[in-house]
Amino acid sequence: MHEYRTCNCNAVNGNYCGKTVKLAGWIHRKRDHGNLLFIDLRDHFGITQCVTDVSSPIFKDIEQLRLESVVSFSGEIRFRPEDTVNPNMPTGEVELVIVEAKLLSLAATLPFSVNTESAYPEDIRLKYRFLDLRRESAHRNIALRSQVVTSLRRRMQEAGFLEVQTPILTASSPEGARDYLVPSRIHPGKFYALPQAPQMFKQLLMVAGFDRYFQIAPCFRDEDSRAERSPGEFYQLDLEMAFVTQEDVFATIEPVLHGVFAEFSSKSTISSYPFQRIPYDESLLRYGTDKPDLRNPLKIVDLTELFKKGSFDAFTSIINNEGGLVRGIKVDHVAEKSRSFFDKLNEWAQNEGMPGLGHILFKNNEFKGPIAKFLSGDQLKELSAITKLADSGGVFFICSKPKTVWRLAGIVRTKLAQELDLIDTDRFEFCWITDFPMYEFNEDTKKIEFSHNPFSMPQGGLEALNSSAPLQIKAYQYDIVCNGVELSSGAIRNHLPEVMFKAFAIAGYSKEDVEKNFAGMLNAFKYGAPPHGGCAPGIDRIVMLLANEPNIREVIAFPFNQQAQDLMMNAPAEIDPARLKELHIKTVLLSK
RNA sequence: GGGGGUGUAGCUCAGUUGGUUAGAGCGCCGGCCUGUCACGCUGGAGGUCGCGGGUUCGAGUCCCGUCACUCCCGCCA
Repeated sequence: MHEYRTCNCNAVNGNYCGKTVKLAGWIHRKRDHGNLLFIDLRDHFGITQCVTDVSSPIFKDIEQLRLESVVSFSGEIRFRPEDTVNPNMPTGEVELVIVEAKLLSLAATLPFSVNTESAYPEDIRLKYRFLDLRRESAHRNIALRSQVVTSLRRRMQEAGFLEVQTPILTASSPEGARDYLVPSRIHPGKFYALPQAPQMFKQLLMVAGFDRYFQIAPCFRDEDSRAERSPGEFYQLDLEMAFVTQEDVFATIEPVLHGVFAEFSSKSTISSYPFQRIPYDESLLRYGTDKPDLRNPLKIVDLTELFKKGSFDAFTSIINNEGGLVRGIKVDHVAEKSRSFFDKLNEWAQNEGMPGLGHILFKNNEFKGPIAKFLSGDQLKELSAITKLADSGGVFFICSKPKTVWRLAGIVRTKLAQELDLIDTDRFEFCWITDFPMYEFNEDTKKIEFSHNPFSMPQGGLEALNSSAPLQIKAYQYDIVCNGVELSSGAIRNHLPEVMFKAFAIAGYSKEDVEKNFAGMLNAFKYGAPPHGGCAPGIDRIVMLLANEPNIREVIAFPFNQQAQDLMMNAPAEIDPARLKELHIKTVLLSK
């Protein structure tokens, strides 16, 4: 007989009846009837009910064991009495009659219960993450993550990608997020940086002729967290391909993502590929964001021309004096709603910094609402035509400056869908956002800056850089979005040194700056670089969507808290001065 | 860096216009219970109401400050 166990806690069934088995695991739950004791024994695989009674010499010992103690039970498997079968558990037909029990590890009183799914404060859960991970949902999420990674890896290999590990200790990059720095012992005063992404290395692999590269890559960024953004470190399915256009990248990655979502999702609909392509400008107009949730059926339309002619001063004055724009959102069946529904929305809009949320309702062939009387019959007819307004529908209006109108329209679109319960949560809706602008104007510094990745190929190449207004230039830069969550950005890269110098020059970098900061890559491009591009879908976000978790930390085994601390390992921590000395470092804290 | 929310027993939470000794469920310690499966019944221990200050005859409750957690904005090429 094996030392600890002969089978797992999910495995026992009718076939085992009459046989002696040994199970090992944690005491998940006890039901003590005084002279009869049930113990649910749990391991990674499942739960088996074990039973003993007062006639057993070890009954008293077992009765004393605290929840979550680790034991090994051996005994005979038998059918439960017919009327006590538990149909809700896979092993519910049988039970183990404990003959021999071995205590492997005693558990102290728990800081929170492991056998329930109630919500506990995150700091306590993270401090005792090893306990938290014993709970069914957390345990299941980590197992799911492993399966997703395995599946992604297999799909990438089948698509001809080669997995390559790139350095973790590398050079700091001047663009982008803040780096995590690591002091060098051998080179006093110098620092390594942890990679924000293996961006340069994967491009160098293309120059090295590896055609298709991927990596389940750890990325490190010293930025503040969000519900969908883990502080510190996260993982990407980093990939890059040689001799490809944007459409080639899309066509390669779509089956991988669709495949993995189809494999692990319980949702009934996953948008089939090719996924919708939505240009960035159109996404801002129609959805009010560059990461639209396409489960939301509402769309935003431009109504500026319509209101320009009207007599509704609240809008026309903003249009004429501030270059304002008007956006409308048509909603079906909203005319039936009560007065308080619209009042509540209006109040919400004011809290969001809008003057209010104007609307026109169309019911029994009549236009109603506070704004309707300011529009002529022709204008109302035009409004109906533009928005395809049907009976008992309505249109909500947003009027603001160009800089803010799209964002406000976006949050109104989301709010309306939430209030009216229009979002079908039983779907995964993918889309590509394409044609991101190459540059944007920074209002604070009054300078032109790269809006996303400075290594993207500008559409139109050198000619566009030389002849077009910078803010008009688009890049071969794209995002993939699922249910309003940005899964990945990506780009066709700029592999031509002269185009790169020009692109950086527009953003205010001299040739010397570029040569100094990106020497490795520039140098490589001088010796024959293939056109190449790729993307890097976030693993954590994919698993988060598949696990239906609203918070990314639920799918990471040992996440930081929001302040980028590991409460279990007590990181970050102060370092012994002797070790700092080795690193030639003395800390002098500057006041915040 | 900024804004919102939360903070009462180990855990989840209730606590009325400011008014006697701050409660419940789970957990913990004990008693009873041989077919439960969130077992049941019963007794007990357990509190600096995040911390500091203020108003008041009196503060868990009101005011100011501060800390922690969380969500959002900035940031995230």
